Amino acid sequence: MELALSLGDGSPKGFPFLHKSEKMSSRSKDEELGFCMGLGRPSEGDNEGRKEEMLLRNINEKRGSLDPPLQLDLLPFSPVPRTQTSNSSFGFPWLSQNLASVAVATEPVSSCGPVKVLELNRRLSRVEEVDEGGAISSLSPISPVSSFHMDYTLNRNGRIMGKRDFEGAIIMGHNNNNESEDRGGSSRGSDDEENGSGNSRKKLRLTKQQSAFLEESFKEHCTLNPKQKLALAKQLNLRPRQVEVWFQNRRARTKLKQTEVDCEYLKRCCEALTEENRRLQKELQELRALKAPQPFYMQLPATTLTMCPSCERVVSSSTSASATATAPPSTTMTTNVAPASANGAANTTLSLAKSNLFPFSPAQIQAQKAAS
DNA sequence: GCTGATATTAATTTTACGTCA
DNA sequence: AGTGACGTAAAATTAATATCA
Repeated sequence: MELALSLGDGSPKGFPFLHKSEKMSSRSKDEELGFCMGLGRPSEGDNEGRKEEMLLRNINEKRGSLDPPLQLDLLPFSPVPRTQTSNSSFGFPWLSQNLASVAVATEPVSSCGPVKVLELNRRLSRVEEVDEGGAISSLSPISPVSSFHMDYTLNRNGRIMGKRDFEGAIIMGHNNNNESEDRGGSSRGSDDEENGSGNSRKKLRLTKQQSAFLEESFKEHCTLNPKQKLALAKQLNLRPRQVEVWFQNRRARTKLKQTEVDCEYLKRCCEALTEENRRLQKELQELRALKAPQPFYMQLPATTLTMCPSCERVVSSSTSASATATAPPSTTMTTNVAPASANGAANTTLSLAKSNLFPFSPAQIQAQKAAS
């Protein structure tokens, strides 16, 4: 899937979040993945993952035990309605503005909160350059570059960061400045670390805005081509490598969640089958109990019971019954009522698609016995 | 306010695979 | 057809950070 990158020339937009219909036909790879996760963006808080999980579990619990496996709806092709309210709560630009204009780094974006923050951060860095990977980096030694300044301004909880946070942000920003370039697009190695100070890696915490933006992008496409990666990195003031890593981790989380859902489903299947097995065993015991003291059945030939799938009526006939010759496909149950023996269970062959529809209740058997 | 346990997640490493010259 | 370089995804892991009791 190739997406054109718009740099303000009016060409197709790099991240057409709102142009889903055009892309639906070209998402064969994503569709083959076959899982989607319903990720409604929470309007507040930062426990998105936990909320997602709880929501999924609640949904699972409400579902029937043998429903098809729940699919996590995470991917762009899923018809997840995006309410205007939730989007507006973050004030994301991609729903109300031409995203291409956001992608143009030099164009100030006037509008709601997060965009202002992004723009402010950009202006705070004294010197900017676009590195090989297209990411904007600052040459200012201690400038609160890019996302780090946003970390300093507003942490994940939305509170103002304290001294410790601020210092951390400065340190991270500093290190980030030193590791000036993405590794030429390669995902191997750790050249960044070599350029940084010391051998301890500093960990960036993405802001809510950045995370939400990446989430939104992930809904559109769970993998990125280089152009998309560069565009995203540019928009978020991150290095392309960081965007790439985020998507890798996001895919891993998605898979993990889907695995959990699948596991839960299989567990329910197992429980249901165990219960069914228990019920059948009990039924079998009841039948044996009825058979044992009554030699009447020993005189009967093997009987073929044909069950009509539509009306679920049972037609009883002898072994060479002709009734089945013209009958439509049906559930056939052959019961060999041979003399009860130690291995009586083996003689009783039940091929029941609907095992709970065993035609004869004990009362019916008693009545038949009395009639004869 | 400090501390330890735990959860989350950014980042790294390794491996494998596909593409291309 | 074989080969090496390159890019990327997946999986496993590490480690920084946040949260909570």
